[in-house]
Amino acid sequence: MPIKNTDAERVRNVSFFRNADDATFDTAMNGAFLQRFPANTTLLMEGDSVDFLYILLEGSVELGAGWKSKDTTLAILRPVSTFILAAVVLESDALMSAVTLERSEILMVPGDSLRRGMKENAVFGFAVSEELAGCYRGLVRSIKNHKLRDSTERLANYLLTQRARQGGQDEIVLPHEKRVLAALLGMTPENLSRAFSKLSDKGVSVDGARVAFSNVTVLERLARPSPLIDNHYAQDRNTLGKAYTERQQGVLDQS
Amino acid sequence: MPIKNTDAERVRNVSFFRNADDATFDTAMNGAFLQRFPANTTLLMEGDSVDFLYILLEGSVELGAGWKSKDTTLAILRPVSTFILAAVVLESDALMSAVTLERSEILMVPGDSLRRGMKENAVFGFAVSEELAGCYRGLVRSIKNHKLRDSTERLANYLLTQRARQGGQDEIVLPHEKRVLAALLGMTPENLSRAFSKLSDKGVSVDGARVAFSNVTVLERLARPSPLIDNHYAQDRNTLGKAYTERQQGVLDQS
DNA sequence: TCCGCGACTTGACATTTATCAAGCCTTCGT
DNA sequence: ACGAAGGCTTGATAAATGTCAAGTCGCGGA
Repeated sequence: MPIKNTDAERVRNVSFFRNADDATFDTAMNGAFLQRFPANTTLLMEGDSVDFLYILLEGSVELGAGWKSKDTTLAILRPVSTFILAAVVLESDALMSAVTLERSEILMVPGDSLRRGMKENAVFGFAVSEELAGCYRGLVRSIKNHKLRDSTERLANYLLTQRARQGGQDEIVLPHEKRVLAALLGMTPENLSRAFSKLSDKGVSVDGARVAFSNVTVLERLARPSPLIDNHYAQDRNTLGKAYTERQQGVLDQS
Repeated sequence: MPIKNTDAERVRNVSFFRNADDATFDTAMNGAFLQRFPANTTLLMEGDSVDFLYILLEGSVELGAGWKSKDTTLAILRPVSTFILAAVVLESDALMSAVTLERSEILMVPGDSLRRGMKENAVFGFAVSEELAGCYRGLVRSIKNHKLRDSTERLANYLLTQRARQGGQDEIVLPHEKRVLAALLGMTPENLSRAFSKLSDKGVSVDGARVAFSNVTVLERLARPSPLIDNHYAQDRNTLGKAYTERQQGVLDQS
């Protein structure tokens, strides 16, 4: 399906395309097309060769990986996010699999075109580097989150981050099923349940997808959020996706 | 200290400088200087603003991070590796601290110069993007290693990787103290000792820094090394550092 | 409406990992 | 040579996390 004007507009406002001139935009987007996928569709498996840059415009996508019958979720992306950019730049294979969590709308940009745009226009290339650097830093944060915090601390920080993104009120709505959240936080669903009950001490009460806070101060004392790990103020995107926001919203958090 | 010709030669052969033309090289290296540091010197602490790109020419450097009285090692770098490139591209703060493990020789390139070089020469900028993409993929591998494997499996794979790098013989020498190795593998020194004894079943015997293998097949059956996680064939650099090698030695492992 | 499936929770238990303490051994400096 | 310090190992114990099983709840389809 060809790209409609409204889509082109949306993409232009995004990521490294924002400041590109028209000629570079046309070069980098040459052959790009928009595609819709139903929920639970595998877009890419680990090891697949990567021919397109993916730009998620609607819906959500889980990036994951497996080994020896184990699986883990590395990130959950929300619009607008790019993914597998690194593999595209290196003309390499995917290290992660990508699966839609809901019906999603994805712009697929031929890797050749993107690389040509980068090589022809240094300013555009620099913008892609910024995106890559932001993604890198998102991963560094993710590793720190996992190696330095136990599961309850990760949950507490996740909740505080969500609270900030949802406007700082005393009640939030979890954006994912709890089993998906558990996978994202690197634990089992059973463990997530227990982590939630540990947090009832800290004024956290759960009712389905609704989570209420009665004492944020004491929760923060446990969570100890840090600008060197967490990305408050970022939109509803996690880890890898955050990276992009990190740059875009640099006013608040120049990461 | 100004850059001597021999150093310039060494740097030119490295990383994204390899294919740069002279003018771009001069621009990107403008104001660069070489510095020697003794062992255990803190080059950078988390949160510090980053003014220079670091290029390790001699010695070794540990990248780490801390939170709430805990500390973790994210990578150990060996020559020739760049570090904190992402922070330089984004003109941002360091997310990791950097400490020399031994007496080290480091080339410090002003961030301004590097960024100018990238913005003036698209081909050079693309090479930096490739470096960044490689670093990103190194981190993805690292996360997968930690989330999908237990500590014994991580050790087993580490040993097999070292064996491959050291020529595939039946005996290797550990390149770091065991306590450093434990930190790198994300466990306590006590746990590392126990992991080694678990591997004696699999034909692994340890004598100080020397490790001998009597049955690689059975060790591989436990370790199950994967090109989607491990980077065999890479030089003696871990995670983040590997990323660079990944591209440079792309013939064997185009990752 | 009723049924059944799937998400979620809870408890009992197993496994993995960390912590604390003690002791051995090597290294290095006096 | 001696002694102190640090790296390494081992055992005992505790904490964190995963696994298995059962049971509740709510929602959607027949």
